[in-house]
Amino acid sequence: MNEQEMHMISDEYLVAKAKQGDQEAFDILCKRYHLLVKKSSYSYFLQGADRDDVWQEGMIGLYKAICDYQFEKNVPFFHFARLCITRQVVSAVKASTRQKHAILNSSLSFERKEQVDFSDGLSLVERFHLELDDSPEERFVNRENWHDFKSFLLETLTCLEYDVLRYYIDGWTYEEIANHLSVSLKSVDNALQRIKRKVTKRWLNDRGLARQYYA
DNA sequence: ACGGTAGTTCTCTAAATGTT
DNA sequence: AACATTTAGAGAACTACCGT
Repeated sequence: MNEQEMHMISDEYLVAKAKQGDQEAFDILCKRYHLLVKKSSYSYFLQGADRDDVWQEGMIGLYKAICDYQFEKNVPFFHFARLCITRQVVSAVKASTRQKHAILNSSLSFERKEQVDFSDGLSLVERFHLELDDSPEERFVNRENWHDFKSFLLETLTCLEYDVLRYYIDGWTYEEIANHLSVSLKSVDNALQRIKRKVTKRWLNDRGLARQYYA
């Protein structure tokens, strides 16, 4: 499919195809909504976390929007996606402020100029946009990261773990997940601990730290 | 504001079971 | 046998709520 053909296809049509498992439609939507995700996610900053971590939250929001979009409600997909992306990023920032997640603490908005003291008066977000400004290479790398991570989850997690993760990300409690999946609360607990271990291992591997960490 | 309490979540560990 | 997956217990950490 060439660039021109791609632009002529409606979001709603692509969502329908993506829901049916069409990878190309999914890729096109990712490409089309990349900027929106970037705008939404880069408005926030999680200290101690990569810039990509927040961006990834935004992409999770987009993924949820594709999965949950209901055609019969006649709401344009764009509006629904924007809502899902923003909600996902805000939830992540809120979660990061919990003392329990100390490593991700101290989130602050990039928009507020008074939180930093730059002589040129630019806010953090404006500064970031200047620094990042959407190079094609960066777009490509980010998209690859997202697909890599999604593949990693599908390949590495068991069915139970994958289901638990999906509901956990949606904000369900252990008890709700356990009831919904007809497993014990402890099974949900254990599944989440395994998921965290696997994701941590992957994270360390990606950064070449696994050997030191597990030594 | 502070301390107590209950419920939830996290961490570590050991053991049982299934698969290769 | 080795490894992966799952289950379970115990205790710590955290959050929200309530009474003082």
